[in-house]
Amino acid sequence: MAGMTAPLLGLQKKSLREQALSALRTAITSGELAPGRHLVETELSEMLQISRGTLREALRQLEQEGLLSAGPRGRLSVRHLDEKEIRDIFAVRAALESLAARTLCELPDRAHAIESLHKTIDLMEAAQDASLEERIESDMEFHRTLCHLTGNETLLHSWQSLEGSIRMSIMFGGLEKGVKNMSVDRHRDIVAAIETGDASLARKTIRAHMDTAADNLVA
Amino acid sequence: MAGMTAPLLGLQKKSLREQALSALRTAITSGELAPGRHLVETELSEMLQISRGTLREALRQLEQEGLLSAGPRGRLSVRHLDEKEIRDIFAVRAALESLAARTLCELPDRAHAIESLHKTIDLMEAAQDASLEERIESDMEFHRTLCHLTGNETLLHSWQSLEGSIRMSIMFGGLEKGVKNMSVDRHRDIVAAIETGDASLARKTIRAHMDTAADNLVA
DNA sequence: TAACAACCGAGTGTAAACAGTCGACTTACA
DNA sequence: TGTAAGTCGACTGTTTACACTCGGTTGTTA
Repeated sequence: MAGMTAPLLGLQKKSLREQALSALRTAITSGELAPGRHLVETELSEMLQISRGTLREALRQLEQEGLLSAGPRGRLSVRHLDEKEIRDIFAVRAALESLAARTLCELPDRAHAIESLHKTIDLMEAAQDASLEERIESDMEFHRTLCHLTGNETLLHSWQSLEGSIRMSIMFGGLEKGVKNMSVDRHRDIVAAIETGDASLARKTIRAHMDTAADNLVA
Repeated sequence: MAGMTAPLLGLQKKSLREQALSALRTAITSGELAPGRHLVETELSEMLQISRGTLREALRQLEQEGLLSAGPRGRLSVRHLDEKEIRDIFAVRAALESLAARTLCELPDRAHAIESLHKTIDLMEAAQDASLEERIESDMEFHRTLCHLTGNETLLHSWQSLEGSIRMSIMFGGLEKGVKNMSVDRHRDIVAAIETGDASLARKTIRAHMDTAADNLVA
């Protein structure tokens, strides 16, 4: 372990593949790897100090997540989002989170879930004066928790597959615009709607939240 | 090209990785690779006559699609679905296809879309006396088209990521039960609802269709 | 100078070899 | 006989080497 120097983009977790995966995901969603940029396997493998084979496994996963787009000869590039695509992404996101809200509404014992959600909002509130990145992070945490609490693994998985695209949308639209959607009040509204058990109301609240979020981003 | 014999599971398309991908997907969703079965990379690579590296890229993709589940030491096995998971999968599916229906409803010029959908239903009708597999295929084609016609690439992509799980659900519940959901009338109802432009009605129709489908499968 | 052919470099597709790890089985010892 | 140490085999994790294809460049010839 002595000679282990951290390669270019901060790795630290489990297998090299997983480390590369999160490093690349971060690099893309942070804009460090700009949209449209061509990815060259040999370059990346050298940057990350891993072999091409290992890298390629990570790239396949990122491709599946929609962060990369494949060109002619298997050439990969960072996906570029236009306004329509951002709206489309948020439309799918709204559909998934609406399902989450509806599912939670139908949960007979949802006190614990409500509590968990309030807790994540408290964290958002505490992060209100923190960096843009941290505020975005706490917002994503809330929405991920929303899906997680349903106990629907497929829903959570689908949402997480979209998470990278969501982050790209925020990056693309501008972090300043992105955080405008993250008012504590709006999130408390969502939880309140779930608390009433009114699935229709919860769905409308989520949809409204997502529509304005997309609007703000592409404005 | 002379010595090229088709390996165990029918390959034929583009890169070896893609060939392996669809071959494995078919093998899993057809039950040829039974749920819970442990996958050994060396075995599979020999079966498919490809190298482990290439195979692993395909496996990562299947893992992301939810067809494989990862055990302790990176051990992969074919995912096993219980009744709750099937219901969960169909709940997500319903959310996605509801969005599709709603999107089509809001399309000012949806005549072409309606026509395309009717055409796929005609194919379903024509396949009514064909094998179970073919009937399922034509049904999937309808629902994929539904998502495709929205022009929302993210929606289509999310649906396709779920497609494998849907097929597994049908396989798991039994093909006979699966085709019970594929009545031509129910599908015409969906299209009719879209044709009226009543998003709420379309959504309800889809949800009802999916709920009964899930009910039938786990019954 | 225009057209064409041979060449070369960049980059992906694919295969084969090497390394580490965990579990099972065996063996030695009290 | 029970238990602990040691060994072996089966896998996955990872790297290195090789093959192929395409696009551009250079050089040759009419």
